[in-house]
Amino acid sequence: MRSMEKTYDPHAIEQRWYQTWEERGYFTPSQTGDANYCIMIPPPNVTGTLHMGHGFNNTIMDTLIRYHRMKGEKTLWQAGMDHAGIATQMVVERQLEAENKKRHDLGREKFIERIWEWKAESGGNITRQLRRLGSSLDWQHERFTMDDGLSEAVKEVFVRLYEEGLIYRGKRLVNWDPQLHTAVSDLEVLSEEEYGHMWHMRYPLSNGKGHLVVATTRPETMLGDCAVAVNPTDERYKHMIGELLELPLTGRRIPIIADEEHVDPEFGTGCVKITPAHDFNDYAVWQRHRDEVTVSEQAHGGLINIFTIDAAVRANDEDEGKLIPEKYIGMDRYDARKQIVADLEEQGLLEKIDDHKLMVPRGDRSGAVIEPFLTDQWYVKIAPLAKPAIEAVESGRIRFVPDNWKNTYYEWMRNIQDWCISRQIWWGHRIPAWYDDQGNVYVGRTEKEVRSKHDLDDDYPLRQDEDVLDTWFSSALWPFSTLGWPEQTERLKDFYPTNVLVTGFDIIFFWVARMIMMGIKFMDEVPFKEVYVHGLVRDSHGNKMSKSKGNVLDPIDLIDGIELEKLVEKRTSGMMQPQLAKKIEKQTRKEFPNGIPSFGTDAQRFTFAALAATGRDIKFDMGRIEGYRNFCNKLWNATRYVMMNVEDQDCGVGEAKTGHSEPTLTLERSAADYWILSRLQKTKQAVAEAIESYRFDHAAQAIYEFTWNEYCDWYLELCKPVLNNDEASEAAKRGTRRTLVRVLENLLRLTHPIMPFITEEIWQRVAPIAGVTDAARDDVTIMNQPFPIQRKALINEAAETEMAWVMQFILGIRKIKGEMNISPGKPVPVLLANTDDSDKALAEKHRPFLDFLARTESIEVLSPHDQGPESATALVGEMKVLIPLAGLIDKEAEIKRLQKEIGRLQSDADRTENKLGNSKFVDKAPEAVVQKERDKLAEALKALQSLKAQLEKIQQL
RNA sequence: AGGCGCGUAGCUCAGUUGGUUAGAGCGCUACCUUGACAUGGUAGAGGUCGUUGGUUCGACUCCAAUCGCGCCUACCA
Repeated sequence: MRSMEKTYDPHAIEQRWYQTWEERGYFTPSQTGDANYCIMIPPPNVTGTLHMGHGFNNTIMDTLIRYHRMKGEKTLWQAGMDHAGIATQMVVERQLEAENKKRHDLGREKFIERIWEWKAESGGNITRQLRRLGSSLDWQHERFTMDDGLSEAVKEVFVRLYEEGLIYRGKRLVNWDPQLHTAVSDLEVLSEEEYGHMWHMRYPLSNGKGHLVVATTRPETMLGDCAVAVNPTDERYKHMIGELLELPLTGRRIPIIADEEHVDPEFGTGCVKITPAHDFNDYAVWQRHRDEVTVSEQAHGGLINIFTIDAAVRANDEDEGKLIPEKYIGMDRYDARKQIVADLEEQGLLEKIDDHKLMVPRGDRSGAVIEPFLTDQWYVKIAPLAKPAIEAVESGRIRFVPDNWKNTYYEWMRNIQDWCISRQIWWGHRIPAWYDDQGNVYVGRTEKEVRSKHDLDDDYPLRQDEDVLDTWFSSALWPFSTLGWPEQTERLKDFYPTNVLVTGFDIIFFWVARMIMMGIKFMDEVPFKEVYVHGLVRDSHGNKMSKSKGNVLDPIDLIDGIELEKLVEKRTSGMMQPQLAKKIEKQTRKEFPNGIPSFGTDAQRFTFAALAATGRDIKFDMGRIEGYRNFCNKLWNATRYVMMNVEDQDCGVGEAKTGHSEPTLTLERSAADYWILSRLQKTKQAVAEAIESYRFDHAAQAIYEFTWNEYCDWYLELCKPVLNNDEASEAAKRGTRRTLVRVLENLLRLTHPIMPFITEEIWQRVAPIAGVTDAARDDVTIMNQPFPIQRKALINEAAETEMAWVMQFILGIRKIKGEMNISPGKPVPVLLANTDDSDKALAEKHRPFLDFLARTESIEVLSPHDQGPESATALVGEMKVLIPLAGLIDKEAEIKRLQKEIGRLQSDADRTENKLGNSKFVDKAPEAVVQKERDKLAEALKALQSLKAQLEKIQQL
């Protein structure tokens, strides 16, 4: 066994242990558990890199997984990655761009090959990083949303939904990304407020009697107008309904129609131009009015598309004549806007231009302004799927943690629109639909199946749909597809439904809701019983971390540390807006003048756990991670101390080989031993309860406080007078050694789910000595040891009370020394007044503790009426602990100290007295509360009396 | 516009059925290089719990209003 360095060095141990665990197959579910536990990893993007959100998310999952594995459950954390269609395709397209190529230059097949190459190259990146976090994922069964099995699942689901009429194809207005040339779903559109203008345009009446003014934020779409709508109750316009307008610049005539639903008379001019092919609201208006002759007799029944897939003004088809004015053809939508505005102006048809704030829809990947666009797409009819998914949450079969997220879920699910699932990109699951030359559609798992099912000859021409499915379509199947579905595998039986989904709220709609719908549909059972929704990781100021803000932290950099220059380089390279680089560099140099030190994985994990209060974003504070690195060091050094005292010593644990739980030799336990064992039992319970209820912050806090404030600050110190005392019995030493090492061993198992590495490293040294493993075996791991269970028999209130007395005694003396500027190491004589039998006994019994921890030189019990010489005073219960002033204590300082203490007690006593003097309180409050107040008052008065007497005495000197 | 959440010490945060002097870490002050640990130890300063009302014997906690901040959803052309 290597000796322990004075300072804990995570590097030396983390990667070594992870490798060992993985090699030995510890991450694969064992077959022994009687209960099962499973979490599905939210599959990271295959070309992605780890960010703080992953760090947080995976720390939580790994903590849960390790906890349940230690509880002996058959535990699976399913590993895998997502092909992330659009995102991945964009990355590779950008690479091609650097070679001055487009994907069409390569062709579909070559391009996809290229993506697979890139996946092979970069795909391991994030899994390597996940390993660095200590994630105990079952890598042996890692899945990828584009692997063969999952592709089968996707086809199966598509075909079944189609056959049930829940997938259909239709021409409708969709969110079109003119940069990516694909449709996207509503969720992939982000609207943000931007500054723009409102153009007021005059549309002349055909009867020559003036004009109507329409206000619009998109004047260029007027080329596609099919009507102007007014509110039928609007006195200004109601008499004009049915009349015609001259649509400027086009030579077309359009009607004035009445639409109460859409037109708000109060807004703008009260007249709305209707462009059904380029606006969702207008499309709805058109649907209501399409049968009116004035609308239906327009070109394309009024549904006039004016753009190309690039959102430039399109050319006319042969049979359209001059539907689109020649002048604007080929212009980008924004160029067309300028030209049209200028032309209207010239014709005196532009009334005014106002500044206007509007919501601009942009594609979440490309950032391009989304154009509502008329295309053929595939849809999932969602309402029938949403209904049971809503019920699953209402009935409690799925529980959100924190609970209030269910409201968000309901709100969305109850207003859900059909899901556009086709994408005009190449990277993804190809839609399993084939067309013949007549335009008939055949859906099936394979072309072969389609031919045989529809009795089509082998040479009958069929071509497969060019589109692929929305990435989230395959993600929605993740909880069962990864387990082997549609095959009925053992894994599927064992682990579906899974126990909990751990995720950020940002993908509740994208992913969580869709998994619930698909899970219920195809497995007849919810995909998970609980959804733990955690917050976002933000920077220390509460800002979202983003490349453009230059405030991104990489979890790996916090683990390994990074030099300033490298950090600056990392934050400023490859920027979308290079002009920000200077500012980011400056801010980075200011915040991290010395770069980032290495904190290690465990410290980072503990930080995430400690900050994981439910339903709250976490501001990542460097102070915290530093503090928890120190905590690791504390634990490490506590172990060093324990090892020094127990290695090659008799710890009274010789029963390991027989499995006998009682020591074979006599041993004595001190009050301190009983005390720490009792505290340990309570801590075990607190930690287990905290993890079960997803309060990782409470779990971390309980561990931290026990380790530092109880085990290290008190217990290790209390051991010293026993272990270093030649007069102490061997049985007493044996008892203390046993307690020392066994409490540590328990503590390590308790901490392992949050801090896997340091606990394993230390445990390997400690466990054989604690007698829980055989030192000769090197194939044991803390990972598979039982999670500590509270042993009620070891809860010892008497010992806790006794040790509270000891601690109060010691603290009292330290306080006097501290405030009197007496060196803490200076031995002082102590006198005890107002003692009872218990005090005397305790003072005698614990003399070694008191001498060692309070540095008392002598302790003398005064006779009942002897108040002793002039002294500084501390109270332990009613007993007075006196340190004689002679030569040590400054009289004035002691007077001040006493006055302060008296003041504090007095105000407390006054408050309590008032309370008790209030008859309403005494009458109405529960007896127990009143009694508590009475006791409190009595105690305070006694203490006051005691201190006042003391003060008087000193003042008389 | 609707929904959700947050305002507690200089900073980051706990405070789960209303009931001790409202806690922790970091930071700060003073002292201590004592043989596990200076990534340490001891002692200490620091908060009228956003504001205002109400319920109650009693409110950080419950209710109402209000101010400030954040997020989500839907939007007025």
